[in-house]
Amino acid sequence: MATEASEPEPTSGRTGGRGRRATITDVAAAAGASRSTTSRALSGQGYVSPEVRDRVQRAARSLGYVPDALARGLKRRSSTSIGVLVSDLSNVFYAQLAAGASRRAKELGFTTLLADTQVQSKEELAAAQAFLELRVAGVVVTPVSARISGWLVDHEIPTVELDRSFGRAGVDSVAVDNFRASEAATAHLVGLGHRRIALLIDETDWTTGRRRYEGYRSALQAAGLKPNDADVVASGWDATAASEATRALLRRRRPPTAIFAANNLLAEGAWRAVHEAGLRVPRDLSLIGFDDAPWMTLVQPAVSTVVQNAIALGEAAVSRVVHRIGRPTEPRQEVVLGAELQLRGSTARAPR
Amino acid sequence: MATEASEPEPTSGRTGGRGRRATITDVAAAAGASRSTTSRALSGQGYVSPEVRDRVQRAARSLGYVPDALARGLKRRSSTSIGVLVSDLSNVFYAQLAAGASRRAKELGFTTLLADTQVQSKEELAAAQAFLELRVAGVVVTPVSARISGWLVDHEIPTVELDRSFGRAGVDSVAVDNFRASEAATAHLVGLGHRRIALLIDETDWTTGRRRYEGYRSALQAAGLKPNDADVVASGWDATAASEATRALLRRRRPPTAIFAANNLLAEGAWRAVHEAGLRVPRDLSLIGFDDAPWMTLVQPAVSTVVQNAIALGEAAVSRVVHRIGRPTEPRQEVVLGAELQLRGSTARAPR
DNA sequence: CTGTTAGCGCATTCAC
DNA sequence: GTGAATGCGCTAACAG
Repeated sequence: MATEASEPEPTSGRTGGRGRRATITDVAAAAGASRSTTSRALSGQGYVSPEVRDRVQRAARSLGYVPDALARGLKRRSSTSIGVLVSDLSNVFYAQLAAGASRRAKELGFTTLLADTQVQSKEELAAAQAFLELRVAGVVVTPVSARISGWLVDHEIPTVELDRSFGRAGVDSVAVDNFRASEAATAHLVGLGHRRIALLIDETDWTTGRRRYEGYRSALQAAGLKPNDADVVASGWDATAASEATRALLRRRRPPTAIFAANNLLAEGAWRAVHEAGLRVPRDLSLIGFDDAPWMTLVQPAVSTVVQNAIALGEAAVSRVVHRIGRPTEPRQEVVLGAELQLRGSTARAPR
Repeated sequence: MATEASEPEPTSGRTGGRGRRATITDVAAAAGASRSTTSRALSGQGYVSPEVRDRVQRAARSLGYVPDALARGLKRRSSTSIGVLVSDLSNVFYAQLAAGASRRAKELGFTTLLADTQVQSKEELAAAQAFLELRVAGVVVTPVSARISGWLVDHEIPTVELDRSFGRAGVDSVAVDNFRASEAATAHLVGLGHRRIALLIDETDWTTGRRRYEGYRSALQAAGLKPNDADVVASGWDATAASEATRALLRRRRPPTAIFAANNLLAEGAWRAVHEAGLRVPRDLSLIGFDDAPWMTLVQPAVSTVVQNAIALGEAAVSRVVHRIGRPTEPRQEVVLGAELQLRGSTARAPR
């Protein structure tokens, strides 16, 4: 009975005798101390003699005591969990964001609540509400609705927008410089002599999509070319739709000589369509993507793309939101990470 | 003042006046009702007159009241969140599991707590502990340590093992039939005349890895071939290591004519090495994988593989754990989903 | 149908 | 150094 296991012994129904979990009161009784002393001994906050501390800890261990974070949070009026709202876990990019966020949260001593909003603003709001009810310490969100972050901030939840940013006051953001990255990708194509460059993009109205669109236009204009909106196809976050759009592009009388697919799913769709059409990349058509994904270096030729470090983005967002906690009035801060144009084999000089 | 906004008004410091959030007491006061009546009106549990209900709801809305799930859980001694522990969110397969789990949890009215254990048993235990402290209603885990599920069950947390199963009493499991799937993949290769078939696998000692290994052996034996453990390479969950292992395989005096890579990362590593070596698939070498991933249908030829529906697996796991809640004594149940051998172009008759 | 009372598990004054 | 008392926000008896 004197031995100390390194974990709560699992054998008997010790966790409170069928159904009831051990509470701090049980521990106190077992250790022959008061609840408050026990609390101090366990949390390390406040004075307690070494012997008592020892007795208490042993008792806790042998009872399989696990503190109740809900009760603690209720009492302390503080929380140690962070809500992370991502658009689509099935997409590598978002999965990596979540992985980075989760990792950093753990490093900082927080637990991650994750929700996949399936790119639906309704789901997004529902998840945010659930987080708020759970009294998370902060939220990281890749917003699909413009209103979500404001809603959170109005409820005094420290919030950071990740990947997309609607720029509301009080809401920090973490993203790459989409304008410049997009501009660089387009400029690369222009430099290779391409004149008809199609842009495949999810949408062109808000934040990230908007900036990539503007970067594209800027690069064209800088080269004295006239941007033509007929070359811009907004096909959402869907590889299948992107394939369809690409096929339509290729059927044109004067098809583009290069395609810039502004996210990984669109690049995937474009790649499939281009191959089905029997075109050779980059001889017949140049392709450049956005985001990195395993397949981009597995196919032949490898796909040139704008690489953003999704893990680092997720980490930065959590760091930022944790920094924000308790500093509600600090001015909005935009964290901009680098994105790198990674040239591989899928771009070449324009034909003819 | 009579209008009802469809959301809590964001404009003023209504959420409790700088710092203090509105509580049910505030709502009660504003509505001129008692706390219990207010509680009933808000939760829909118990009797309350329509007019009072209305008044309360209006008051709640205008105060931006959001119930505190922690306090409610404390009182009700129940929780509405589910913990999901996955090995590696960066891996499509696990990301899909998480996506499916998250989706189903939401459908069933639960919030998902997600943790990425980074395939480390230490992280896994820490995350499980955090979940327990948060008093989750149940846990879904892709266990890396054999002890984790037992630990959870000993703490009376309904638990289901996903993808891997250590088969402990009281722990349900959800997975595909790895033995049969692996056997089928290997048999396919054997049927094509291959005699030297290498198995690239994470490990061969436990559960999933073990069964895939056994399925492989079984198929060889059924064909009268003698399994040779020199053809079995355990290289963990790491594409780079798999590449290295594949290179070593190919350098042999009598290299294999086919490789069965028993998970998506290993298949990726093998593919890279095979291509670097200048080999043509499937003419020089047949390759078959496990798990599906976007790249497998993007490369040329597409990679034949055992497809498991990861989303469905995640969904099933959550359904199962929810079913378990409140039924601690029900016998252990194994849920086995189908896995399908998807033949694409990466396998062909053995050379010579 | 509504209000009063009590207590979930914990941390924190404040005496002793 | 330790313990008794109090209350976080909420819901569930139980009376009225």
